[in-house]
Amino acid sequence: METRPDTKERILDAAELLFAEQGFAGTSLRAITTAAGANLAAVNYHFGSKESLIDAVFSRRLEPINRERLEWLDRLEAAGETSLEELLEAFIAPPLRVSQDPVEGKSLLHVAQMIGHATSRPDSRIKELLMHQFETIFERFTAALAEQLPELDRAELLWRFLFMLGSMAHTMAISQDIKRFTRGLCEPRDVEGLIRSMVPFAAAGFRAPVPATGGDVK
Amino acid sequence: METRPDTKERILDAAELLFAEQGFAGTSLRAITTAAGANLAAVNYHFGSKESLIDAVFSRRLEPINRERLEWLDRLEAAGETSLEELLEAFIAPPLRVSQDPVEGKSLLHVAQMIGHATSRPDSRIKELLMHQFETIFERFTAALAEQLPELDRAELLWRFLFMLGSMAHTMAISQDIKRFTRGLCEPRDVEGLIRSMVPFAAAGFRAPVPATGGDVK
DNA sequence: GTATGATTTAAACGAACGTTTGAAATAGGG
DNA sequence: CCCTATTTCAAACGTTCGTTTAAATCATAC
Repeated sequence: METRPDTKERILDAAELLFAEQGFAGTSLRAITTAAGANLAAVNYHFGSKESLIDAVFSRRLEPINRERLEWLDRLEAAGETSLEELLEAFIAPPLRVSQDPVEGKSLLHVAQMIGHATSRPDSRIKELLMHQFETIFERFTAALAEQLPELDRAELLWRFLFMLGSMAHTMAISQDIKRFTRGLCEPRDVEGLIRSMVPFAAAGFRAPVPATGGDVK
Repeated sequence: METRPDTKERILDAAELLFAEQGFAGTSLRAITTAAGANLAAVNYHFGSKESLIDAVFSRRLEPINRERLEWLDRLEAAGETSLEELLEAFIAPPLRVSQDPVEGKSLLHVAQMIGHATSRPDSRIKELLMHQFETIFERFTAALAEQLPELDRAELLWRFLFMLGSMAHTMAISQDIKRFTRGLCEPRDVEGLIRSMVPFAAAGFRAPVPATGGDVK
């Protein structure tokens, strides 16, 4: 009869929201357990430590995201002919779509916000976790992109991949504040609209001609 | 005879480095004053509080950066004919170049890293400061960009501006870790190389055709 | 019903934090 | 040299943090 999620999940939900809003160092276990309606000691009982809780919050979301990315990529490669735009959508869409709450019907972007924050965190532990979760994704997608862009220098492709990651992370992190940022000129957009904007932007960037002046050569 | 900078400046230097490396919440006043060779109370004596110190660290760097951006833009507009690439370089280059230490000859990217971190911080105070410092810049550059891209929907242009900001912030924040991130495939680049890569990428993104499906309309 | 394991609870711990204090040290002008 | 204002210093303040503890409560199977 108890439809309320168990303590462990309520803590994960509350932590995810608060981490997104106030960062990791800025969110205390007391704030999390209070919001979750749980006792302070519950975090250390269920997760062992605050750091392990952070890991758990990320893993819960990143695993499905990255699984969907790989499945999507598998489908594209199995279908044979594909395009740069399709590849980019397979990479960009899952982390944005996952933050749409199908139950409450609202797209709060908590997850995307949290990921956006984390990718530019100085905290080495979180960075390690993200990089580890990212290894396979990185290999598969850069290889697929290289195949679509055979004339593009490999190092240049990786840098452009980083540029795109930045666009994603930053947009996810502050898209909620877009109205204030643009002084009312821009309204927050739904996830699908964001995807439809970001994919062509990134695709054009990847296709840009390599700068004339030599690369890293001294 | 005393060539050593005074306490106030030594604190700003130490804080800037530590903020870049460990974030704001992760850097204690004790760590800063120890690194600066100053007494713990010096921060509160010279700046009033930790938050005011953060403000001071940012203002010291952002003011020259934004001044240079505007002067560059003034020059471009005074010269009459200009290009999208020149506009973007005027916006992208200053924050990257400012982190090159002309004295020690090394490009440590501390400033860029710190700015990169801050732009995606949840901390509202820092966000406010950044936005306030950014108001004029935002107006001038979006207007100039709109003139170069008359066929581009205004809202779409602003979103692409945000995408570019993300590329910059993210790249500045993690470009030091690029080697580990790409598993040795990419070496860290000098500031000029980054600019030569980022400008064409962003320019192509801005010039991308608007997605066929309607924008924000329901 | 009772025994057993899992979970929750209130309370406290030590450590680290930002800040404050009042005295000591320093520097510059008369 | 002395006076004054500025700066530095060691020490302590109160608060908050993550973590731990041991008892209380709950759930489940026998």
